[in-house]
Amino acid sequence: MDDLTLRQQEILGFLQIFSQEKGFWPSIREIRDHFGFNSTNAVVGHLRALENKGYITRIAGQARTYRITYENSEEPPAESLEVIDMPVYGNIAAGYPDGIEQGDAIDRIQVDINTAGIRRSRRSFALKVRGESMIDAGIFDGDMVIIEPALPNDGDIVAALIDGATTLKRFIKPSNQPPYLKAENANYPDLHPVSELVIQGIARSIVRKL
Amino acid sequence: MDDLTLRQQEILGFLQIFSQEKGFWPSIREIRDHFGFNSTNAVVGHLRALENKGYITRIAGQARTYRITYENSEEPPAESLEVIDMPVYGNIAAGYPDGIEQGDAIDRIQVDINTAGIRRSRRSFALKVRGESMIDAGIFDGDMVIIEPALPNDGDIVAALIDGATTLKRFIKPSNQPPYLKAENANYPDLHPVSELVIQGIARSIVRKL
DNA sequence: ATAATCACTGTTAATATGTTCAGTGTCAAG
DNA sequence: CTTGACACTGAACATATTAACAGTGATTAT
Repeated sequence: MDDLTLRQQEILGFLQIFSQEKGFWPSIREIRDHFGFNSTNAVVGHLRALENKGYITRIAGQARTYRITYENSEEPPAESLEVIDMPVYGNIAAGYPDGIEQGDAIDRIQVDINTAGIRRSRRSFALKVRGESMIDAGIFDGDMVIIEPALPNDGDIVAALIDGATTLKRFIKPSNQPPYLKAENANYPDLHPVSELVIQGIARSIVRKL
Repeated sequence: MDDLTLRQQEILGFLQIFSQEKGFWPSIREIRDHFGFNSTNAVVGHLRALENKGYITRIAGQARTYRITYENSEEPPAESLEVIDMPVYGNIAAGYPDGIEQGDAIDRIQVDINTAGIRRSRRSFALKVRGESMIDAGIFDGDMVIIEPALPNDGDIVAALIDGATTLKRFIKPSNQPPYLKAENANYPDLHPVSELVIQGIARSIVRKL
């Protein structure tokens, strides 16, 4: 199969996207307008090229009657990065993540361990962020944070259990002083542990749906 | 939803079958011929009825531009989390994503389509963000953005090709004016397309490693 | 230097296609 | 019996759409 020029690739891509988006094929004028051409003939030339090279089929003279011959293919099977499945919790009522029942999950997420930034075999989980306390760290309400149970170091963002609810805060461990939690939002005070600081895990990555 | 008469069901069925079979919609005359009518107006009446009852949508005056609103068929089998594999590009040197060589990918990412916010079977890809131009939208340098090729709407964050490099910007389409790109950072100016605006896709989600 | 390819502009022609207007016949409900 | 919904015929019209012809520049290969 002949290679396509840049422009031809763009036209083909537009055909595919438009068709998937709208459910029907674009007219030549619509293609022209999308690319900002002044002449329909610019489009005609490209369509003819695509047809000659075997990427599309058309019915001569008829409107919006395309068929894409060469789907630029499914992706190669890929060397499966290791994908793991984690539950997503809205809020962890109490206790250590170990004690959570599966039923408490509000969703599930599957990512490869590389992009999630976690190791396998460490019961990681995801947490749906509530509130704005980490807004200055770029973590917003509704974001999903992937948490790996681990011992925190100074500066890590952690999921911590405070008053029976889980929140996300930055873990600060000054030398020779007890650690405390810091919200990344000027309006929120630091949290010095009154009794006990239960860290459920370290935030390794965040996922936000736009 | 109003019930359909027998004839209307037949017409609707033919629309679906024809479209599935051929990949495009039939013209009114083709529908007429299939049912053996002698007048195109017989078809027009039924189409109007189908539209009034909310089963289809059409674009007035335009050829073969249907959309079936109410699928009287079966739903897609339910959402078993489907994991797909996407390439990650550092920078798309030029051209449409179609034209990118596999080798240009700097990494791969695997997520389920639900958390990625994309549909399957649409050559989606991920882009490593460079620069601070979207910082006010909570997208930072080094973040990974999952892009789905699609036609942008006003306000979408898009991957756009500018001067041979891909950047992330917000797509603004004022009514009756040409669209432009807006950076979400007070220090960056709006980008009004000098010549041509190539949108490579819409940002559906972001992934950040902490 | 010449030719060939690519990406277009601008105009015009031909026809594919949707739409409207004015009717006919059937059937069931009030 | 009249009314209205339904399913159509037949003809005419407007325009959406494809397609052809004649060029212009820029770039690249020969």
